[in-house]
Amino acid sequence: CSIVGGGGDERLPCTHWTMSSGRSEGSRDRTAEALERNSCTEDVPVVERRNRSGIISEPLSKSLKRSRTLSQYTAACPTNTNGHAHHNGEAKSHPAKPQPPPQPQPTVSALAAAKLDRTLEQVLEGQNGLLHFAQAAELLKRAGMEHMLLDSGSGASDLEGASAVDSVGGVADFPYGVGGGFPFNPGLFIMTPAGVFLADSALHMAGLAEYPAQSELASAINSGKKKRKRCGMCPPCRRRINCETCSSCRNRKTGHQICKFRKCEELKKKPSAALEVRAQWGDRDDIEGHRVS
DNA sequence: AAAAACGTACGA
DNA sequence: TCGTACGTTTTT
Repeated sequence: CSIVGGGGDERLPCTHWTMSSGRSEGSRDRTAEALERNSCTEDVPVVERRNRSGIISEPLSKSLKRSRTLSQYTAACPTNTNGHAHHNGEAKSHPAKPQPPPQPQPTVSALAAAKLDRTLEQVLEGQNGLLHFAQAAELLKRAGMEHMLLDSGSGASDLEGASAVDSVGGVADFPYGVGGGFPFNPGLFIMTPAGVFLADSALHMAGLAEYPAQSELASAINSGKKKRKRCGMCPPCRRRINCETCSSCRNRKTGHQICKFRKCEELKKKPSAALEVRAQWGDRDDIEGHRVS
């Protein structure tokens, strides 16, 4: 792709590229540029570009970069079998999480409660109310909810026997639990394309009912008050540059819409269709068919 | 039905 | 406070 201007690490200077100070209209053949952009899709090296309105055709947002599939959690934390999820940006933004601080424990319960509160608040607010599966699992563990874990003998082995492996990542390769099994009661989680939610029941059992209930989030999404987020994984989401030619690009100032070629596949669906709530994960044979894809 | 315009949630 | 972009409403 010639438009990226050479090496993948070469970025256009991002300073002083305001709406008014950007290059002039006729600085380059627009059609040719558009064609080039259209021909370069997901494999384009990370290069920051701006359109004529000064809008960055930016790489995926940091929040999207933080998003992980289950298998990515595995890849990021290959040795973390004790359930401490520190992955990429998370470790930076949540200094309390990465390592279980071997701190002296004067008032253990009080400190733990305060720390859990902070962590939950960070996760629930900082990530727009969505709990990543690994984070939810971690929080449950910190809350001392052993009683919510499945019996390690029966539960884990059951799931291991399910041979749950696919392109996204199987349950069995999830890094939490003994021997790569899945020690958490699946009923505690709600799977949606937007992420894995911690079920209300889990929050109540943990004595954390004061935190925003996940069902509220779901209803908020359905009622339209809560904006859904890009999945970050579909081809349009992975595309990093605007085409500059579609109606959304051409009409960005008034349209307020992302480039049509970058519109998330999930967001194109109706929220009601996308929000697949699995209150109970009873049928383990069916796990494959419902995993976030 | 599709496109355009608008209101506003959300993150930096 | 501002830019981006999701969701809704209006227009074509």
